[in-house]
Amino acid sequence: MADILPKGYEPHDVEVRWRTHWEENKTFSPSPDAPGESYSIVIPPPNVTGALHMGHALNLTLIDVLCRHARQKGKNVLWVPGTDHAGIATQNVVERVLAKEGKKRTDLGREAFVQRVWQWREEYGHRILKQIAALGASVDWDRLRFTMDEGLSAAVRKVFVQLYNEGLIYKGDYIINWCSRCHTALADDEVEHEPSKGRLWKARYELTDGSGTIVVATTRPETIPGDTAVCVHPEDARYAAFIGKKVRVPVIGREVPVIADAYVEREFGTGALKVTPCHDHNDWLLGSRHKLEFLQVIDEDGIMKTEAGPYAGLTKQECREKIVADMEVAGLLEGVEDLEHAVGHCYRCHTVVEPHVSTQWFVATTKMAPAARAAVPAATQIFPESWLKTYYHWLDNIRDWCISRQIWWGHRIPAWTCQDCGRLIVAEEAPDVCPDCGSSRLVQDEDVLDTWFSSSLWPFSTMGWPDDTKELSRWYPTSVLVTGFDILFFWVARMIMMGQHFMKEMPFRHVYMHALVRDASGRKMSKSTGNVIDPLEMINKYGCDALRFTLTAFAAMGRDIRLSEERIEGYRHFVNKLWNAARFTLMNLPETAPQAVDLHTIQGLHHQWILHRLECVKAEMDSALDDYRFNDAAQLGYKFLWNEFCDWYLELIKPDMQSEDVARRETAQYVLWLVLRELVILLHPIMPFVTAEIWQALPVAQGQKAGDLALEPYPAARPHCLRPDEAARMELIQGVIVAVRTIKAELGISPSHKVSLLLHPADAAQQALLEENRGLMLTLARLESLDMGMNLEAPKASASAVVQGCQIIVPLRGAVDLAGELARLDKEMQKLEKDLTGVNIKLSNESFVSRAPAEVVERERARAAQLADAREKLTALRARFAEALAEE
RNA sequence: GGGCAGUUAGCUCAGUUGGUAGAGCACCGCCUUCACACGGCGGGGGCCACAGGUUCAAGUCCUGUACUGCCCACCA
Repeated sequence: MADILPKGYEPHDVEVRWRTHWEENKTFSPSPDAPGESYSIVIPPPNVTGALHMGHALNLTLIDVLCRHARQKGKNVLWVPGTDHAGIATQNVVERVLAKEGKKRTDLGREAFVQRVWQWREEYGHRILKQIAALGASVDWDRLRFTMDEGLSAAVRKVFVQLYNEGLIYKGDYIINWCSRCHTALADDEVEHEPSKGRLWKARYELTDGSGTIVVATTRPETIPGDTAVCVHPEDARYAAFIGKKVRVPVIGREVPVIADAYVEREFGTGALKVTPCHDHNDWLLGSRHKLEFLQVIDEDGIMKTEAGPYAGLTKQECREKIVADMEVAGLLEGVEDLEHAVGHCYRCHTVVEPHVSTQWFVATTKMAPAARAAVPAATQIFPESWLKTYYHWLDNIRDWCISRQIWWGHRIPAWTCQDCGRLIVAEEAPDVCPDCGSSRLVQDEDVLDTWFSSSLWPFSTMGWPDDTKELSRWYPTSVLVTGFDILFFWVARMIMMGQHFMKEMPFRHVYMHALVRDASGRKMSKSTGNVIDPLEMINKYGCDALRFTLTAFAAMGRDIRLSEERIEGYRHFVNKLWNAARFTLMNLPETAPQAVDLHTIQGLHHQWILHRLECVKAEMDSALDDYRFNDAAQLGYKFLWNEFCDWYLELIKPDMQSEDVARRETAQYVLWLVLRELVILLHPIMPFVTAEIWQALPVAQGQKAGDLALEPYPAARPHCLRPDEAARMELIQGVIVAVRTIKAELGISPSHKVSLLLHPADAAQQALLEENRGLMLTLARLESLDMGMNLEAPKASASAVVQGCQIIVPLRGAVDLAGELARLDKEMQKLEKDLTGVNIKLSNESFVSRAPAEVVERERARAAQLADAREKLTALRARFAEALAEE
């Protein structure tokens, strides 16, 4: 007998051992020269500052399932790991650390601060990597990358310079989103709009010619000093006479024109709009369209500038209060009402974002969008498809991408300005002198690039671009990008643009967008709400495989995941079930692998059945993973292991294992060994640790050593094992067993109490089948005796059932509740009657019989016949039983 | 305002081309059966949100309604 595993699966030691084994053996570091079709995935790089959360856990699990499966299929698999420097997020974290020391970043100065961030990264950057490893991710640690490492930084500079030279990067004064807390510009999609309660003030703008007033509605009175026009709809009769005239800005007194633009919504507010081009995105457009004056009155710290006249020096909030009060005194305030409207917040620190005009760098994504649009789904497919529309919509409405950030942590923009002649130099390396005037007084641009700029190069920069590396030719483009839909725009769309532009090829063939992980009541998990389920804690409590299986089983396409701890606990039971199935197997196998049996000629319905089922599951699981139907794959494994292999097969072979007949025992041992082996391979991508451990314990041929399951190929198909007819016959045996069990349970007979069973088969063929498999029924139904025949003399006082036309008769002896059996039969017959009526209605429907496919009609006819037969037999059995009752 | 999902057993969710409604957990019985009580066996529980339509046949396809959630958006 082989080594016996511990009774309960204890994940921790097993996980540590295998993780170490895989790392030390570089099992997942592929050679570009190795054979096999290329398969590659780049990790969505987590923030260096980050800690692993459930979103990562889901993402990494799914990618790992794909990678391990691809390896099994003989592909040459590269999974590139790495982290993102996460500009604003990381800078904020380190600033908070400094704040605890009572310092600000400006106290340190730029260089010292950046040093400090690097130092911080040295200390804490490993945490997230360890956590990725803890999840069992089969990444190639030799190819670990960081968005700010030397190679990637060089790639960033090269891309920047080339795009600049091609006119796809430009610098200019535009209105952007400004976070006064982070003190930087933000891209459009870094602003989160949230409904907030605000107020709508109505201010009077008097016409300079005294011919009247226009009342204007605003939510931001503090911008009044920056007004350079009032705008109405060109067809609005109320204001037609005012167009072209001038009005006086309240309190300020400055004269501004009344202009007309169809953009104005006549129904909203008063139908008149004040235009502040420097402090509102729409007004910026209006200002450009109508060539208005651009007057900036709020600075980047949220303080009113000198241009704000009497309000200079006040904060935005102070200015708002004062200007409202002043208008009231001046009688220029018409009213105030409450208003619910969307206000933009910084996605990193949640401060209200201020539209702000400043000099920034932009990528002309408006020019790159059409190609990115056209390539999907032609060159790259998105799963689930429903995201396609969203992708198109975003590209169709895209604006140029503001890439400069006024922070210190990140890739510094490779642009220098000559202090003497003003020449702007954009170059990959710092120039020594100005090419125009020869001056060496060159000053580099203070800004750094948006984090997503370097992320957008990730699929090729991690593989060594711009160098012509083996990795690039072997593994670019990548096979699939797996990520949450929340970064479709931030990341996926931009990677597509950059990949197309620089590699002339899409960066991935497929995009699989998975759901967001939410808590049990559907809320987004977040630290502040305190509803976070920590993956590492779950791994500690239930084991990594249980967590991974849970996430895989939940990952149905296009749906959010509501995770609860109970569910993980539930799947821990599944892991344990597998473990114990393996223990049973080991207890019943010899030291070395059992002698092979010819599966073409193998006898024994139960063997034929389980081999048949195994073939089905192999094929189905394979195609489920090919289609990214992760939940189906998990479900298939679950059901096969538990409901077929454990519940039936292991029970069915117990008598074989006790048998004196050596051939019979050895056949069972071989099939058992083979099915468990392959099942363990199938489950390995989802549950790598427990399966690797079991694999290693399974006996192998004399003189051989158990290998590493991670290197084991997917089991080849065995078409000759597909035996649908035998599998169907198995259902009769199972039906008989279940019927006896049900009778026992419902009549209060102890399951372990052995009863006699009489079978009255439907025909001779059935009788032969039953006779052949009497052993199976004897054990699983726990029978004392089993008699069968067409002319059996059954005692009247018997419980009965009908399965596939076979009458099942269990003579009742002793203190059995006879009335209970009558009730049970009645219930059974009621159900039969209901089904039969349903089928008959269908069959008596002329158009069904004539229009439905013949095979469907045939199936219904057969079913009707069977139901009628069962009813007839049960009626007779019930009548006999009633007689017995009466005789009592 | 536009777009996209979801609405199936008490709870969380499956349900691949339309063809007899499923799982896990929870619940109710019975069981110390020699792999597993993280277990076994059996059972109860559903007008598949609502209203129409297509079809011999609809949880599944179409239209509309309601509610929930998400994304996008330049109504101040």
